[in-house]
Amino acid sequence: MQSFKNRIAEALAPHSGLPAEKLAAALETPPDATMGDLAFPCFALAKTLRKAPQAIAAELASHARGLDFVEEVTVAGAYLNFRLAAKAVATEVLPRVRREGARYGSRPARGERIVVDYSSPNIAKPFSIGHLRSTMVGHALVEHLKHLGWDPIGINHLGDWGTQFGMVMAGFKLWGDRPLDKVDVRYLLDVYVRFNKESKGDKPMEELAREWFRKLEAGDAEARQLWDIFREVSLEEARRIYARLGVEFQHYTGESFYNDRLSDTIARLRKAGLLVESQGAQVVDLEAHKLPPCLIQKSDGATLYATRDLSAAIYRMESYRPARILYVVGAPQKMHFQQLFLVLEKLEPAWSGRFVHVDFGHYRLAEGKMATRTGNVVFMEDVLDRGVEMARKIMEAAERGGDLEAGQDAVVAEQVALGAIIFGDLSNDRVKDVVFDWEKALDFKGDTGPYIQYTRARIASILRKAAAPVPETADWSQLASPEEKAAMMLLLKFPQVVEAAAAANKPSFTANYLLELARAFGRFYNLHPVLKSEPAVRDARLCLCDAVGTVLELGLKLLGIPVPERM
RNA sequence: GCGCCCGUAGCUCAAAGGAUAGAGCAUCGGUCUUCGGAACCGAGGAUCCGGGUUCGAUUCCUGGCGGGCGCACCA
Repeated sequence: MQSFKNRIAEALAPHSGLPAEKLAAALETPPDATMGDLAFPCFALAKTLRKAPQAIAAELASHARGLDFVEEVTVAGAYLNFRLAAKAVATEVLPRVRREGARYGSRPARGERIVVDYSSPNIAKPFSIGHLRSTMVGHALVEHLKHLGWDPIGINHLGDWGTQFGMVMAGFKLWGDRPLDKVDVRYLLDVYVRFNKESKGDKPMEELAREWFRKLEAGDAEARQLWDIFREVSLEEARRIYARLGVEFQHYTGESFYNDRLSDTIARLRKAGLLVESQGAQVVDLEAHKLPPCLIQKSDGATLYATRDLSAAIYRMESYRPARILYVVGAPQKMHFQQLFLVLEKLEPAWSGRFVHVDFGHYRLAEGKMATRTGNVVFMEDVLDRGVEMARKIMEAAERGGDLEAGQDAVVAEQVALGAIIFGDLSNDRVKDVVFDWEKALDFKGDTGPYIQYTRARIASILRKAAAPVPETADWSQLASPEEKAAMMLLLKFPQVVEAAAAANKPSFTANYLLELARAFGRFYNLHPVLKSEPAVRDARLCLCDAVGTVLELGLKLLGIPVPERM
């Protein structure tokens, strides 16, 4: 795409009074392919050239007609529209996708790291659907960054410290009726929920929880033992889910990891003259930024969330030397990160601008807010299991007559369920809240992950039936239909979509692009036979199928969605 | 009360400041002698309300209204 844009821009530049780079950037896609494939709006030139934009368009048209890859230049009002020759588009994109394969749209290694802090569940509670967004947005960003030449470091900043552990410990001591080796995370949840219910408004009980947490921080042997076990059983479930989701982390350095660095962090803040005492607590004043102070140390001497996050940020900056740290954490913590980043920048001005809060809206339930405390929560594992069940039913109903390989049903059902769940999550703009709906989360028709997987599987099927390898090249002039060209134009667009998704930290760009591409392919193959066409056409179409299949597969992988060969 | 985010079709969502605001679900109708119907085609149906900036605003600014979230010893 860029090469077409550049060549058009160079042809127009001498007559427009603008440098070619600016012109290339201004080229856009017309709303309807019947108008053309690229458009140049002339409004911006009206001032400098002191002419009506329509007149400018008409004049520029004559200078653009000599380009061999442009089939037609039309003037539509102030727009200059270019219809690209389908053959030129095919020649540009199909060999390239063929050659580059899974590297299509990638960038060479930059030798620079980016830390991505994502998923980071509070453990001692089961993994809920609420953790899905951070997990999958973070994972997709890691994959995007990798594709674009960065060296991402995925860190799971487990919430494995804090008062919620105090509550579970206190509750367990009060009512625990299971031996420690029989404890699992659902059992811990019951304890946690009961403790929350009974301690509400009950000062002595609240104090009991704080007391247990204090013991833990002080290194009390019993507290430590309980914490170890509770942490491990929680992590067990999380690992099971990550394995199913196909998510891996370089590091599982949770909050507890930073315990022995907290005093250093506080000393460092003090040395930098940032700490002041306020109402008995140690804080960094942020009045100048119109923010409440950042609490570093409570009046009883205990540390806080911010202290651990500061320690973590310092540790990461100094041990990984990343260009950036991305925090994929929900929007409700926006202010916390504003405070955190300001404190870090005061501490080390050179770090300024290197911290990014990739915030996202939360899952809500139709019945109201999701909260583990009240038990009003949807568990991730239940969503996955029900998804698999539904995928199975659809597979049975489809009676695809032995197309699936024996014994693959379970694998494919899992892959398709993941396709539905992950895509459903990633296709929405992350900043928006989403109301969790079973039917929507497990939808397999229309704008869904399974639709894209299905399109990809159909392509794989065509290529299998071709019974011979996809030809290296073909007569590209055979790909002349609007449907074929539309698909190729989308293929051409893929690299810039991935770039935009990474730049905005929005995998939803890639997700929505894949829908477009799958739909474009659907139109093509419903109208134009591949295998039954005469050889020259058949070869060219096979190449197109192959290229679309490659890009769909690549895109799904960037989103962390499995790619079944058959379904 | 103050601050941040979000208001697009009946529902769930798209839309790099650009042309006639796109999809899916649902509804109605068609493809049905298929390279796999989890598909394809068609129909109806929408930018919360006022100002402003701009040649041009769903997009940027501003004032309302509605919803969500957050406002120091939780994370």
